[in-house]
Amino acid sequence: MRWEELGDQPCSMSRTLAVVGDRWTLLILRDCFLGVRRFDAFERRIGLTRHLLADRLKKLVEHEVLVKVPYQQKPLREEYRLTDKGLALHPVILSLVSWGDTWMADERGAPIEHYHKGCGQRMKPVMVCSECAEPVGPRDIDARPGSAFGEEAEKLLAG
Amino acid sequence: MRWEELGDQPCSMSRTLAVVGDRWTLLILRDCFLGVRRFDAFERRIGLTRHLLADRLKKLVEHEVLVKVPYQQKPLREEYRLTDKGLALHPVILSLVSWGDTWMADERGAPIEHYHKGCGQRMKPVMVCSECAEPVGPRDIDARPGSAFGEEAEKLLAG
DNA sequence: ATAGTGGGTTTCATTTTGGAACTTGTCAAG
DNA sequence: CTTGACAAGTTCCAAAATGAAACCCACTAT
Repeated sequence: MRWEELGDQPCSMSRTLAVVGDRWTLLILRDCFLGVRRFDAFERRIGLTRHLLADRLKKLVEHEVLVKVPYQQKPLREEYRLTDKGLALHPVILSLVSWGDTWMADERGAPIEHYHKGCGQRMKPVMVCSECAEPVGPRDIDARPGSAFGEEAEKLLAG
Repeated sequence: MRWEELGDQPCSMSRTLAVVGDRWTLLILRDCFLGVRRFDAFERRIGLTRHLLADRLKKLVEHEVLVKVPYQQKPLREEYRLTDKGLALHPVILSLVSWGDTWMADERGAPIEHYHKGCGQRMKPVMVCSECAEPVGPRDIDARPGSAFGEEAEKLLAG
């Protein structure tokens, strides 16, 4: 299967990965959430080639995860900002960072510490159920094919 | 920057992506959480080449995200199972799927619906603060360099 | 004896990346 | 008025990763 075909799969994960399933794309998004907005800032911070950076930013704009907003005329300069669709990726970034903090840290601990502005404490993100607010683990979820997907989705669940 | 250098960065996100930041790897993990364990099952379901599947599984085993467990002798056959480190990736998978459900669905809605076994209701995962249990959004978090990282991490936060 | 299954490895053409230099429009300094 | 710098790319080419298909090995079932 090729990269472009991924987005056509009847699977939300494949469709998401068709947009952000790339190491550079996710690093770009991490920086977006830290407030980075300009081409050369991404380049310096992430250390990827201009070539790929231009390509990834273009794709993110096409998928409406980022928007280009002019910040000066003469010469025209534009910066990249997260859209609502992009902001909604926050849990993805947070869960990736959190896993790294726990499982990939060296003896010095986490490189960056996260404090919750609401309560002021150092926090870790926790996944809970939208309905009952209890934490959800791998065994707590029952996955069923969506009603509008017949055998197409059954296949996705058949081991 | 090359793929292997990613894991040496003083950033939890980079380190996580060095392990799972690959479209195939994440699709393999999605299937692991759905109970898939065997080489040929991954191959059929995901549609990637045996070549890459073997490579990605090997890397996941090296990083202790999966373990090989024999399920028969004569001839020896082994299956791949999530370790605790692997199970801890559940929030990552869940948040990717959830984003796809919301932002990449077609007119038929989500391909797979998730029900919380605890309360029986159809649910979405929500990220909350481990300390005060309030939902956390992009603006609710204050990122500070870890105490053991001096200027190395300051750089990561400087726009 | 032949075919099938599970879990790979090898080979080779095609794509994708990485690295570095080049472009365009504009300002500011000498 | 020439030179340099900055921001945001684009172009070119060699090196690395990927995709497709064939091959291999140890068994089992027909």
